[in-house]
Amino acid sequence: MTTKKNTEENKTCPAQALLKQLSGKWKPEIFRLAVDGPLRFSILLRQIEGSNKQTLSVALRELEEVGLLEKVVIKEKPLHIEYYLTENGKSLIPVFQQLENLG
Amino acid sequence: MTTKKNTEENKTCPAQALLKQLSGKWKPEIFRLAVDGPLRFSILLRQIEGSNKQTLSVALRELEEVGLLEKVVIKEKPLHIEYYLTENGKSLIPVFQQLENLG
DNA sequence: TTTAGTGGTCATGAAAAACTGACTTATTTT
DNA sequence: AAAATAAGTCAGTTTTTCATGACCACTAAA
Repeated sequence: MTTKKNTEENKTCPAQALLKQLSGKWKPEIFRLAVDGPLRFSILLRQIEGSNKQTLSVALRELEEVGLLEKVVIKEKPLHIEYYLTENGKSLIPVFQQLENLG
Repeated sequence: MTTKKNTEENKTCPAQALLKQLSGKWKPEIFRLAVDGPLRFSILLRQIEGSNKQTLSVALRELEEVGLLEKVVIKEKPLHIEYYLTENGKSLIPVFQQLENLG
């Protein structure tokens, strides 16, 4: 079963998986903001108007799960959490730049 | 209303729109196949296993609507329809290539 | 000690996307 | 003339995504 599923998924085009990781509400937006520096939940929530806790929470978790973002607990003065682009995530930056040059 | 909607959409990151055009089941797959040459409905249906008429039909129509594919009636011997990549669609090829190099 | 901020989860419901199977119209092959 | 192929459409159902509002644990400030 597991093997079969993997086999079937591998048949699809390589870009499909990548595209899927970034599809979902606010994910491209979140990614782009992450390029500029670490993200914080409550700030994102205010920054992205029209968004909501639940959707952002899920989007951040999923971006983390696919290895594009990393969640870091900052144990300093105002104890909080920051999301960083991983190396893997950074490798997508040129793709994004290309996309933006087309728009 | 229309103005407001546009304004709001323009706020989002430029890549978001492009990404959205290619998000949806089988769309990246269809796009990639279109790079290799014109597509035909019934052939796609056999080629992409797990797909179905309805979903493919909608995907093709939407790819056409956003101007990535063009639908052409071929009035030769076995009268049929072919979908071609538009110039606009071709401009996305390098983005795809980059994506594939990451996988 | 009440209040505010941070970073969420949970249950629920509405809306959008995808799947299924039956049916269609026109052409082509047998 | 009957059967097959091509390219779909349509209605109905299921699945997946999104959105809402209530709630929670912890910290920090007033």
